[in-house]
Amino acid sequence: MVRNPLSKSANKYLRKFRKWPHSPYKTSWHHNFGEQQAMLILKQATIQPQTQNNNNPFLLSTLIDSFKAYNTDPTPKAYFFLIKTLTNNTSQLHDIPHILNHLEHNEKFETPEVIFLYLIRFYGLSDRVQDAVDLFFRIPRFRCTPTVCSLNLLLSLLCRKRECLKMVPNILLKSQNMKIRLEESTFRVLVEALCRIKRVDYAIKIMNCMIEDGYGLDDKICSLIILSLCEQNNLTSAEALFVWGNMRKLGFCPGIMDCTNMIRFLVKEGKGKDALEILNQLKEDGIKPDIVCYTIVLSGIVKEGDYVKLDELFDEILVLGLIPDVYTYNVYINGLCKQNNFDEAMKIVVSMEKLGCKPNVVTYNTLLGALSMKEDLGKAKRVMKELKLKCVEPNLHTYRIMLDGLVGKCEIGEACILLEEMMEKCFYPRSSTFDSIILQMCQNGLITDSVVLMNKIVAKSFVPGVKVWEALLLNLGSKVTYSETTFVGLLSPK
DNA sequence: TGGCACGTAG
Repeated sequence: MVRNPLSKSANKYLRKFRKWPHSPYKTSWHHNFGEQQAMLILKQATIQPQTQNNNNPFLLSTLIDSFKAYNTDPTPKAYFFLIKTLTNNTSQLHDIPHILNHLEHNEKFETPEVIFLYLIRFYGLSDRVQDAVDLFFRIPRFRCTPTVCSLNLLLSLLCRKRECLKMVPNILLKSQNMKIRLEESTFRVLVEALCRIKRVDYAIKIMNCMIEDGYGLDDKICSLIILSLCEQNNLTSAEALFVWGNMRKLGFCPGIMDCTNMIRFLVKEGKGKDALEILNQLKEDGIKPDIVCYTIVLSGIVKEGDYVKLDELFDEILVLGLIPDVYTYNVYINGLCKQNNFDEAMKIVVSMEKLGCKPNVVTYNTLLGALSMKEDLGKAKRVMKELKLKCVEPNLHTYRIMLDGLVGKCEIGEACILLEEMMEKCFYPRSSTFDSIILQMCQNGLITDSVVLMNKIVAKSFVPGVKVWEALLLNLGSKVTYSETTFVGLLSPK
């Protein structure tokens, strides 16, 4: 339709139909210019020494006056700038209520919610939770309709502190009156808070409420509950599996991390077969488990001593094309060692190297531990040599395993050499091992050497056990071969 | 991406 240019509906703002021309002060360009100039004055005022004017804080007066000077109304942007400036200067914080009062009573515009989000966060993080709550309830008085963003922010701030949690139910109830519609994100905030304070039982109740109220099942909430559940110490594997099963019935599709968390928990609880079941569920859901998942399950199977399953599962890893890492090999080697199949374990070590997976100190500790149990000290010494040849750095466990092996076989001379090496690296033996060393030295008449050793270890702030003192005192009665001062020094360790 | 291995007394 072609509009008659002279009809009443013609656009009277077009220049040719306008009765009177716009005042040059009313153009958009001029308005923007005025606003920019007013903002410039305001910004300059923030870096000037300040004085009070008309009972208003200096910056508020500057804001009002500068916009007035340019015949423009103050903008939300200007107020936001002012509030940000005040929050960045602790000496001006007391001015914020004035600004808010002025904004509430003297302005007409709809205040953007972002200003309240900023201030609520500021109050919450400055331990002024009540101010944050009060401001949240006051938002409608600023001609602003609060959304779930403000509610979620306030809830998350309250949930940071255990003592503020009791305020949450009241806020939720009142937010209904403010016409704020709860969203999945709100429930997530609450579930996160409950999980953080280890009340997973309540978190599960919240999740159930969500579903009853017709909200969709939120995968993130489920994952969080599973993770928190698995971190609990007082939960049985049956209870965890019950929650897991219910979530799956409700339509939760666990991801690889959810399964890994669950598997880790079950293995820790000694439920290797249940862990394997979770792994199989993952496969049935069409997700290929990764090597970490398999490794944890393998370790559970080794714990249960199901070595047939161990071999099956290790083969499955290879069939699936997954590449075992040093963790996987270490678990498998541990399984072989537990079966006393030391030769096969060594073969795996050799093949690891060929496949470019370098055995590490844990690999060697596993072998050494197995040999130590078998009291095969000869082989243990060879493994220790190989470890050093391969430039693998022994750790505390390596030394303790080896030292226990030597002491167990009464090879006290070598034990002392190894102990010296340990002490140089600030590693110390188990108290019982040290007791045995001193006792054996005393039995072999090496009283002076044992005192020297005692001196060295005491100088390193290691406190020997009671048995050691007993042994020394008993031997001192008959064989005093060192000065009294040494003895006194020894009995009063630093 | 992360998450996985040895050991363990008090």
